[in-house]
Amino acid sequence: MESDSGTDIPASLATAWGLRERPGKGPKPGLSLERIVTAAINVAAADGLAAVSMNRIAKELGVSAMALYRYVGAKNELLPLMLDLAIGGPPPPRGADEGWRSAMERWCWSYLAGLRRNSWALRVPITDPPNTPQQIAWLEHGLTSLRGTGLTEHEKVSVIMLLSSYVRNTEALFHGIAEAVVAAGSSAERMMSSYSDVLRKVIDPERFPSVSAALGQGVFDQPDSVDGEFGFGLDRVLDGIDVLVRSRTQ
Amino acid sequence: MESDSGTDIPASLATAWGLRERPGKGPKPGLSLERIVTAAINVAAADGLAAVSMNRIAKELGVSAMALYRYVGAKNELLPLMLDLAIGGPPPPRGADEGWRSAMERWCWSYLAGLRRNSWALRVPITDPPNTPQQIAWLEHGLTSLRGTGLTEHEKVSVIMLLSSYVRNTEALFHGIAEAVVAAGSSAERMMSSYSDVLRKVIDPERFPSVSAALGQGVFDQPDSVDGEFGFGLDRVLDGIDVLVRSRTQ
DNA sequence: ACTCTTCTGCGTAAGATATACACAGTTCTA
DNA sequence: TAGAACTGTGTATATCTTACGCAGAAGAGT
Repeated sequence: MESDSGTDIPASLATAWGLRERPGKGPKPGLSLERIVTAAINVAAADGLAAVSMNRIAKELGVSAMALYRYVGAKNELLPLMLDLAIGGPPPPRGADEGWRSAMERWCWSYLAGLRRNSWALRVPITDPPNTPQQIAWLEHGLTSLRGTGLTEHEKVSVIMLLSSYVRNTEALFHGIAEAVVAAGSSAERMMSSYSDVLRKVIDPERFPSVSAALGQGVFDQPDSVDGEFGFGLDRVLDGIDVLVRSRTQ
Repeated sequence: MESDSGTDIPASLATAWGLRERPGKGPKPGLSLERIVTAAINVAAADGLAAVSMNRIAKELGVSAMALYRYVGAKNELLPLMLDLAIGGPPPPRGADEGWRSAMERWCWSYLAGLRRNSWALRVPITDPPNTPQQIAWLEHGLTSLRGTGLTEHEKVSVIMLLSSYVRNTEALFHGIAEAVVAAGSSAERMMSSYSDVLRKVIDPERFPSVSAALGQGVFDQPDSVDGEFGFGLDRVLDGIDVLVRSRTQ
């Protein structure tokens, strides 16, 4: 049973939203959910997401592992909160007359910057739709930016999901390649990324002529400008949205 | 040290590509990588991705856990191979005169169908760019479908990545919501999904007016037609690609 | 045929993991 | 002042991946 009526909210999520006030009955809490999440983020930043264990977090905080369970129902509840705190909120809105496209473009680049600052975040599996305070803030920012587009609320949400998935997936791909290059020991010296090496070794031009051709053009080698690639794809997506918006505002 | 010269390929990946012939020296292998991966897929399909452990797979095959390590370097190597085998290859190509848009649309729907048949696949974290035989086959199919578009190879790859990330993320989101509804016990009876219930409980209309408005319109309740939503977003993305293609072919 | 090499599968065991449960100490409330 | 509620901790369990070494199987070379 939960305290509130109706649907159960995970305890730590309720805490993140500022509900679930802790009545000052027992001894003063030496910890807080935020300190725990911060410690978890530090571990992830230092040694990767795989190093984030309850024991490790507890060690970081100088407490026992079980102490954490007074604040977190399970380890899985921790991961979304880590994302929430590390990525932070959306950029401040510019004037209300900023066009939707410019606003959403800034939205995407800010999100990208947040992911780059916390590359472990790319490894957090997304299991739930946006839940946490900052995620909702991003959603709010997006919906507001799309105010003048004439899209339905449904469509606005779809557009935001589309963009955020583009940002996340694209960065995940770039990061994966970059990591493979580093892991291969070649610190940007060798032209061939280890990835395209593998492809070259493995791919039969008879069976995969198109991939082979692309490979021959060096497509899978280290991209010249990651930002350029990102912006290019982003423009495509925004173009597609623009087609819809124009059909609604005309 | 590896057998081949140059870059190291993970052992099981090499096996998946048919390299790494096992010289018939020792006793005949009672297992094969494919049987192991199949068993792992069965476990995932039956009890979810979290139930996939080396012990469990071994039990399924009637061998000891350590036997698996003769075929797989580590458990992590198993996950991409599971994806590869379960999702399978792209749909057969239609005539060479099929337009790129129709071809890529089929591509996306086929990929979606593959993900729906294996919803555990949505939980497999993607760490590497496409590696495995079937993934390359999907890439090949996409590149071939985009043959007549006048895009550069670079751009074609970007387009394919964009579409595949759209499909995967969108389905992941839908699946997450659907699962939350099931977990809440309401088997499609209750109109409100447990997700929008949570939002309603948690969101302050002052701080998040746009989200609140969308919420009021029932945007976050169970979507009427998941396929409709999916197709709608897909059309937007394809529209954006179309803008680029037109600018190149004109 | 005999030995050597190489490979298979297995048993054991080490180290880490999440977390249930009971307990002692602390602080507010009645 | 008694009781309730909450805190952090220690212990214990079940489960996980995987390193290591061993016995036996099968081909290679003599």
